[in-house]
Amino acid sequence: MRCAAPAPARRPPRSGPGARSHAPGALPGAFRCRTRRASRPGGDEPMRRLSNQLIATRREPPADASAVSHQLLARAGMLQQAGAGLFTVGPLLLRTLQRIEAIIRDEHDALGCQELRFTHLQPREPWEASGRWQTLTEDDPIMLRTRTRAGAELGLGPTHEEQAALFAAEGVSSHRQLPMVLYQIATKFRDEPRPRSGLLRTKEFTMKDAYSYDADETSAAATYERLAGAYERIFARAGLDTLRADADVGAMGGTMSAEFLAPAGIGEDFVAASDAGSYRANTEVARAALTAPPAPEERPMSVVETPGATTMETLAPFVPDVPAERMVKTLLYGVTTADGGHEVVAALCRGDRSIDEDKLAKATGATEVAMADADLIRRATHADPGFAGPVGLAGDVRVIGDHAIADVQGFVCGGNATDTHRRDVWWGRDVALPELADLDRVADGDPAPDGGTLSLTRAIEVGHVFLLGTRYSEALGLTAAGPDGVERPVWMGSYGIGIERLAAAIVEQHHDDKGIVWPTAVAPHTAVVVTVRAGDADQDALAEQVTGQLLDADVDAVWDDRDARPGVKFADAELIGFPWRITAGREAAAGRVELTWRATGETEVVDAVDAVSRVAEDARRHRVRQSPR
RNA sequence: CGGGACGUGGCGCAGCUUGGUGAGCGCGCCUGCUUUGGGAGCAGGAGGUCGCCGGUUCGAAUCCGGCCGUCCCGACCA
Repeated sequence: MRCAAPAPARRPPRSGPGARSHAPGALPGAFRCRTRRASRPGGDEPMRRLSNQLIATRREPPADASAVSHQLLARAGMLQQAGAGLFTVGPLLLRTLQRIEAIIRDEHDALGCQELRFTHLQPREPWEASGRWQTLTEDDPIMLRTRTRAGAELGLGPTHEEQAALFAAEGVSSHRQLPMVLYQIATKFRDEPRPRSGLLRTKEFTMKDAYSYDADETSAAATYERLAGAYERIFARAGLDTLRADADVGAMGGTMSAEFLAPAGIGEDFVAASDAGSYRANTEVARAALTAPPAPEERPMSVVETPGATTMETLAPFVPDVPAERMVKTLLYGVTTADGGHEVVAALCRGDRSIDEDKLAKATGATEVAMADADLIRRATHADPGFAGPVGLAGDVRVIGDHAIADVQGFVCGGNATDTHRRDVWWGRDVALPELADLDRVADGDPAPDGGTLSLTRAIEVGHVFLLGTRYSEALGLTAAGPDGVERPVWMGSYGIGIERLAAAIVEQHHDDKGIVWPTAVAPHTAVVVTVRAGDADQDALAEQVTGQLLDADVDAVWDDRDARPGVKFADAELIGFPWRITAGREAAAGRVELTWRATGETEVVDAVDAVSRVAEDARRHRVRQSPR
């Protein structure tokens, strides 16, 4: 059966930023015509109707969805779990991902970056050359592997620095070809030990990864900044609130790194941000600005009897003239090193501070740190727990202190004998200043380096930029001749954005008790036109007209012509989160519709033409080249 | 990988402690009639190897063992 359709009229060719590159493939008539269908008035495309689409909303989320974003996306039918950390992206969610990708392309292309595509399957050899095969397959086996029938080993790309260096090595020979940025938007595979929170942490995900190439460090730093600037614009355009923060360079190796963190209750990271505005860092690397306590008059070191004083609070009365800033805490840890060995580490910090175990692990090169148990403490300190100090520790204990302890003199510390402490201890005079590192755990209210006060916020990492230096270019032979004719390794940078995670973060930030509230720029459709009562001639005619006008105005609109009760259609529209709802109801015969803004629920009754122009104006502000339509 | 929990029609759950009585409830789905501005009502109907394998038993969704899968909390990342 074929549906009656007006004779196709030629649409004028389109041009400009919103141009459509092709008409969507039409489905076989029998399928498409499941319900009534009309072609676009004056157009040659089938009208987009929800009655022709799979809308699989449900009241309840699947039992194993705990993250709000996972629950809502699943309830909206935009998502289906295929396995642990594996998700099928439904048609509506795919549109959102494509919009995000369009914004990313737009910002990258504006900087002159070039898009390309690396292979997913990568031979072992380049990974060997960069020294990462062992790291990524054994130490932290995040790379999935396979073998060809001939026996060649392949890794399923978790990232592409090696390939990026190799690709450029073939074409780049002179500094005159630089700076240059290549990027791709493609699937990454990571054998995550523990997928989590729906789309926030998966084994397979889409990533935009970019690689920058510069002749020297100065130029590389400038490129890095330009990309970081693009990242801020990308997230802002996508409607996501993010903070740029100093970050850990981590396993990637490099010299500078920043993360883009989207504040959200479910985030796995904490940003320490200063209220003075110029300092922001992931707590993994954040530093509080600690002022050195004034040194007291120099006196010889002495022992104080401190029965039962195993905590700062109980110790204070025994040394009433010494503030906590002038004490040195000694905490003992059992540490497992990368090679599988074990050592005992004494971590020192100021009495008023505490140790960040992540920082300690990093500083000691440990894969695991655990507070020492009582037996271990007795062996290391010859005392009961609570009386450890740097003076007279067992010889096999590695001592490492936070930077701040170097500024403390004439301090109080544990006596390494039960019920005793030492006071008036001076570095250099009574005990050698140990190895120093950043071990300090920052907390809400700490003084910030820029003079403000730090506060901690939970956040989702949606982007990460690294200035890599020459590690990969040296390993893989990527060099460029300088103006002096001498070949030098190219400076590289690496820049990633997790696409699905970004979408999930947007949902985490933009939802209410009814469902998702997509920002216009990334909504699967900008507007839904709802007929209150399918089959009502006035409503159908008006809805069809309005939908057509919206499409003609380059607004991504869809008509909910399903023969369902209005409550169902309203609830679905709110759950899926279309920014605008245009309702053709009681006043349809008079050419008036209700215009509802999803974010606030605000509704006005307006003439249909006014509704169209209002929505078109919002769409125009958020339009991106190459957006899906 | 350590710790905790779960697996019963498409989805959410009860039943299991104390083995046996027609495997049940809500949502969804199908048919018919009525209804039509906030997830309709009535009537009828379809749909389940109770994750898998093995054991105990006259008899197992239920007890025991193993395996698989999934989620949550901890060590990692976009």
